[in-house]
Amino acid sequence: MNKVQVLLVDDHTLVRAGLRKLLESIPNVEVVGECSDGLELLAMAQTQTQAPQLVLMDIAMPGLNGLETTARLVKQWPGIRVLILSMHQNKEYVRHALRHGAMAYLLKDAAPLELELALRTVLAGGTYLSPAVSKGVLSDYVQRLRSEDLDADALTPRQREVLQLIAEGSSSKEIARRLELSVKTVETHRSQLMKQLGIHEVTGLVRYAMRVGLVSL
Amino acid sequence: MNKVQVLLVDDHTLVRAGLRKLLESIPNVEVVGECSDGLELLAMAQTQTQAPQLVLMDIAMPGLNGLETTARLVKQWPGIRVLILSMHQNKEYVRHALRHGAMAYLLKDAAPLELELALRTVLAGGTYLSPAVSKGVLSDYVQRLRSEDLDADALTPRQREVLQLIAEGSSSKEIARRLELSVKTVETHRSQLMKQLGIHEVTGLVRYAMRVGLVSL
DNA sequence: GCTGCACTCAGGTGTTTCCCCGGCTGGACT
DNA sequence: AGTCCAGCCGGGGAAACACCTGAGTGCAGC
Repeated sequence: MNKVQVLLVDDHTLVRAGLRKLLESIPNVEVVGECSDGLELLAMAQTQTQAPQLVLMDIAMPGLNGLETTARLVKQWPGIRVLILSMHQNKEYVRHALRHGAMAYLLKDAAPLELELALRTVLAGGTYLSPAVSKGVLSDYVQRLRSEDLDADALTPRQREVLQLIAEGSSSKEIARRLELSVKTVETHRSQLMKQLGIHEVTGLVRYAMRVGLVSL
Repeated sequence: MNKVQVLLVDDHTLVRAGLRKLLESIPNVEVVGECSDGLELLAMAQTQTQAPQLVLMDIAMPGLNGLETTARLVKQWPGIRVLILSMHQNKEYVRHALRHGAMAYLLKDAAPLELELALRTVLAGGTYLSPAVSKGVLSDYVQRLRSEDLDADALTPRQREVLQLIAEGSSSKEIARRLELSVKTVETHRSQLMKQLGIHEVTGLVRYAMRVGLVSL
């Protein structure tokens, strides 16, 4: 029965010690090493032959922070799972972490049981976000949907139709062909849209169309 | 002690009856009426003087479906909370429901306890999504973040810089001024970007920039 | 019947993109 | 020393766009 090998990265010795205790209290988990910052971890990664399955990493660290470290680490050890530990619910942090290959984002004030849950989820190939974090993501999503058609129905059906095609990348000529209209008509709608919305570049139209949900990423 | 007044909208009599039983088993909840479709509900809304606090509404209904009904209902009774009941996890449905003013989206195969939880959440002013649904939303979000910078770092720093300004709505001339470059240089970067990314309209560039997180909504 | 509005179309003008061609630098890697 | 590539700049031309004025249709509401 193989234990899960975990590496601990945090700049505070006491915190590391505490986390180690916590991890070791979970069955089938073995802490195989500790690092006090990102550079130390990367240096170790170069010499070490066998990678741990999982790295538990703090974000705030002197030298190389947890996010950058994660990005570099997953390039060296592609199979590795990184679990980010952070004090902040800051969405930007979460984004960066996920984009750079982290599989979990855990808040430091999470319940101890959450650590085990996150660990198991990640090992099973999943992604874990602390409830407070995912709640933020969700409410963001919901909120954006809500703020939408307040102004979205300021547009006429035809305008929405044209706007959508514009945002999807069609030229006026193409739109005219698809809607069986004169190019001039399409241009009129275009101008009308810009005037009404107070937006004077196509790019702005695209962003607007996305906000109101006319087109998706 | 006032009870929470709930209105039930579903086209299947038996389902309505079942839901009524379920709701009535929750303390402080009172079912004050039933409708078998959206039109009936809206008609009732016109005559009725006092609105219930909460409407539990099926999506699939003959005549006017639950989503359309919700949209119209919240216009008539602005303060009302609508809890959508649906068989589908379809993201589009969820979007529509939320955008049209629903405060909860509950799957029909949810646990009975979830109904009560959703109800309380909504009454407290919150939004409730069935776990399966919110999980979908979340994984979508995460997935999108992940797919990002795989190709995002295919661009040079200068290209990212120019792309960002383009996506934010600047013309080549403006970009040239802000980066202290010749207009021609900016145009070169522009073309280069389009060629490399295989995107041939500004709108596509904007969407791309959003996907990779260069600009936000 | 009149008004308002969405929708349609046109002519014209100046600006901006898009795409082709070319050349020149400096740093990095081999 | 040679090569690659990011970055810089220019000319020129076809297409698309932005902004303007003006105008005709049809439908809904007062």
